[in-house]
Amino acid sequence: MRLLFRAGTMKTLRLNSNDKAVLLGSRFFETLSAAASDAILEGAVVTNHEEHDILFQQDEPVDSVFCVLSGLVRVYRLGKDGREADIAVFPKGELFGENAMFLGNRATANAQAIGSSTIARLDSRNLRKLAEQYPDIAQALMELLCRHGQMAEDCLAEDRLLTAPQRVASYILGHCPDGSTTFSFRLPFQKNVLAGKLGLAPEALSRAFSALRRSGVTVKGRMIEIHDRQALERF
Amino acid sequence: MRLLFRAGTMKTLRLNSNDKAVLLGSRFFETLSAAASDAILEGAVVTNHEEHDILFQQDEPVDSVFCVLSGLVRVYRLGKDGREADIAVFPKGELFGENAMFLGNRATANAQAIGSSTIARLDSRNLRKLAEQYPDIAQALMELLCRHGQMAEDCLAEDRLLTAPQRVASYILGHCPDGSTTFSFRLPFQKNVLAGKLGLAPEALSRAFSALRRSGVTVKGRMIEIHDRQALERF
DNA sequence: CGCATCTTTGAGGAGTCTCAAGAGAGGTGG
DNA sequence: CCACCTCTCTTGAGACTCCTCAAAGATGCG
Repeated sequence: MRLLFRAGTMKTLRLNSNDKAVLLGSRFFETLSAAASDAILEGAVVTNHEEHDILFQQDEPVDSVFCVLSGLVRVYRLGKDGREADIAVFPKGELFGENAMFLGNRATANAQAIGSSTIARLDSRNLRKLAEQYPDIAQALMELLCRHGQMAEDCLAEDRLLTAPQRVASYILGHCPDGSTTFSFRLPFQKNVLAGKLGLAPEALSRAFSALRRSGVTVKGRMIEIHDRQALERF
Repeated sequence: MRLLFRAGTMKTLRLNSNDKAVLLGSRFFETLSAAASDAILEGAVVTNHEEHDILFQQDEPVDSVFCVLSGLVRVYRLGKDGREADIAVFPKGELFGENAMFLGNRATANAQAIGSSTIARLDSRNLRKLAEQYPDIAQALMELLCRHGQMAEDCLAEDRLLTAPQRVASYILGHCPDGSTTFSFRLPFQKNVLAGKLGLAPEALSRAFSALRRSGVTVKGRMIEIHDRQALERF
């Protein structure tokens, strides 16, 4: 298992047509003109990563914006004692690492592949230049930054206002369509990862699921079933 | 004491020359051309607020970006039980409320004046239009969004990695110039407010100061003295 | 000086973490 | 198809942190 990846260490590839399709289908690109998209993807490269590969590390120089083409990426910070705090988890189709672009090309957190993943890199200097040229690129970047800021604020508020079972209930409700009273879905990752995302120890997540069982939530492996949406909302 | 302010309820004024100076001296405007700044300030208005005035509330429509001209503003979210979680505290010269601009003009949090405050409002539709026209405005907006996102991520990471005394130590160190080993400064607000900003109950902040006393921190009213920077960093 | 507000201190309790061990799931090879 | 192994997840027990409530002590303002 390769624990650390550094620029230059790894084989970089050109985008294939599937990679391009994922990028163009992502939220960031959906509002862009073909010309703008092409200009961004010009010179983009792809790397493949195994589980636990480090994509970048806090305070190191970073000259790309990243996009998950397949797999999953965890962004986190390290405490002095080596403990890790997750900032966000990005699934396929999400851009991340754009902050460094505005902060002297230094990463403010670490990023790690969860499971084997394919990652696209867009040259951030190029992107900045294009943002001056195409207002819709600037607009898309602002919306990206806003969404990511919002995600962090949501997490912060939830951490401060909700208990562990309430945070888990909130996560489940976020995957539940509005109208339905009963619903089921599959977790997109291991419980381990969910625990980190919610700022919990794995044991605490497990106990939270136990507590929610009494409110009509059934958990089997990665399958979650909700039998009574109302009860969950009141939790 | 007026607890709630709503658009239209309050007397709005034009910017006076001092207001303009504060705005132009703020971080947001420092990189802008005079033409761009003038275009933004065209049509800006000012309102005066007493302590605890609400500037906007979650999910309500907001069509301005705000700037603190004097005083202090607290941005927070409400839990179902009425408890409040601070997202950020903005001092004089800081813009806030820019998120609503990218999210359908709906506020994602509440904002409240701490102490009597003067607030400028910049029309957000105007700002958006200008961002398409002036690349440096778009750039400044991106940097603003990035800084605010970063602030939230910093808070989140600190909440998850540090104990109460460690968070207080980190706050103090953030006000301490790099070279010095001994230092003192005055809190820019009541301890109450600091507690909220750090995600602590006021009692917990008090106890954290007690704990830090053993590491060479003296607290008298709002004055903080650090006698041994190293000890604080190790805490 | 007196009152209101802010801050500190104490005691008890809720919530979450850590460590340790047991149960379950998934994969591999016989 | 089963036995075995590994990895993940769950459960239990104890410790620790922080919150809440209550009361006493500062602080500041009129």
